[in-house]
Amino acid sequence: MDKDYDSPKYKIVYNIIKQRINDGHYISTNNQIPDELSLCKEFKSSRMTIKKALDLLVAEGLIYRKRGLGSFVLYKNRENSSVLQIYDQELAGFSEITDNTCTTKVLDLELIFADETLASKLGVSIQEPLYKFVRLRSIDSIPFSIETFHMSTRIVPSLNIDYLNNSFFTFIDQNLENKIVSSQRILRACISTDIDIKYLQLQADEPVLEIEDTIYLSNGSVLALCVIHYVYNKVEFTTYAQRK
Amino acid sequence: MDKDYDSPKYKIVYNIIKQRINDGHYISTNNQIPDELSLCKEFKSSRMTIKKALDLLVAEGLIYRKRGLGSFVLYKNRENSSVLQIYDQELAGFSEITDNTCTTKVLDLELIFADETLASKLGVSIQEPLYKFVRLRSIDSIPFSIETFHMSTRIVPSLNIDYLNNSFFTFIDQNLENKIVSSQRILRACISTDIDIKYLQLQADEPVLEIEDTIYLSNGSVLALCVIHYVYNKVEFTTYAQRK
DNA sequence: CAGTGGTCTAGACCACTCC
DNA sequence: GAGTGGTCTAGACCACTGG
Repeated sequence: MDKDYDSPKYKIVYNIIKQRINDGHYISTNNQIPDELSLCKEFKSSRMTIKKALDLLVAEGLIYRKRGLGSFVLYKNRENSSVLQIYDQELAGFSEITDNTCTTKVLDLELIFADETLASKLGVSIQEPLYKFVRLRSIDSIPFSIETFHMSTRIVPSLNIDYLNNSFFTFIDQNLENKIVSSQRILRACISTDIDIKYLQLQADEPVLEIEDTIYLSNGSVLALCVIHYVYNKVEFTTYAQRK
Repeated sequence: MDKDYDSPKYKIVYNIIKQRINDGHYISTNNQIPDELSLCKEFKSSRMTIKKALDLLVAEGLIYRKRGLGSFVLYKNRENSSVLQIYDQELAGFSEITDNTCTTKVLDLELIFADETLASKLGVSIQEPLYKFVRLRSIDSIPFSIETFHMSTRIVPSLNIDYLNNSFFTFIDQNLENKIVSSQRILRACISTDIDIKYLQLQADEPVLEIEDTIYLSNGSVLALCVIHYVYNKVEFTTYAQRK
């Protein structure tokens, strides 16, 4: 079993400073964060540790740093809160990204044989048995997305429909040796399928945002392939990139 | 002026190992990469440096590492090469992400006053003068995307239309004190506008993939806001996320 | 147990910015 | 020149994996 020893010092420092940023703590200093040596003293740690903490904030786009000058908070605009935000960096399942009432309805659960495409994407053999299941997710009773999963039966020998009614990811995380560690996502805009139109209550000309999610476990294998169709005007996907 | 001293040792090691991965160098060892101490010897460097190099590969999703076991290449499927791939981590302009013949046509260049929304997104005052320009981009003469830029006139006091016909980003990088360092992107699926339909030669029910790009400079200010509408079936946006 | 990666230290030298 | 962040070292201890 992997243990959850998730509090190395640099993460603690990272979380504290992140909290301070969110609290507006550095507005009074013109958005400038204390220099590394000061932070070393405050947190009784070496420069490398402080730097590792701040590097996480840089990667998130919360701060930027400039040699010879200092480190500064980058306050960005968060608008449009009528639309659900999906963040690139969050692997969280659906239920964790909204406070509202979220319901899940399983539309389909069946067994199929892997065709060539699925076998390749899942890293299994052609003809290997797979679960296929489809879930309709709603917020405040308004349909929001349709998720189609494909997963080898080797991962979970017997899949109960009850597990699918709540957070599938929580179920996986609690019941598998290997944990979910990463996810590769491909985003596209798509014309709605008949199923989308029916269950997401769309007009014919209304598109969906498709996210094809390949979910990896800590042993490097693929847990599942998950294709999600979101109602186009109910969701935004946010990401942040830096020059390397 | 920022200097381009872009070859710290960890980046050199990163590039070499990345090349080896792409060359299939580690297939013969069951996808396993040599352990850190071996790499330290090979590259005559400390463990921290090697680790920093490998951490870049982890962040890209090219390898995964497991304590007690080792580091392993994660070979992923790249399919569908008929569709242009946009990678999350690349800040590159359009012309750098395809080998094909790419042309640019400036559809519009005008001066406008910043309204409240634009002022907020660009971090400028309301009523500040802005450039607005629109470019149609094509690959092999087939329309591909429409880009709409908004940028303060303070950034570039006089903007020549000639700069817009080629790589705008190259122009900026070569002529500004501050360089482009990062970009925040919001992705959505959208119903096509009349302009999209006209210039991208779409049918009425064909959507676009919208990317709203806020481009940051090394001094933390916003260079420009760039909204791109891509033909829905000609582009995919790929990203990789890890649990922290 | 030996081998692996994860974290951390206490320094060092360097490049850049501003005065 | 003083202050900042960027890189790098040579070690150290720890947690996890597999035999």
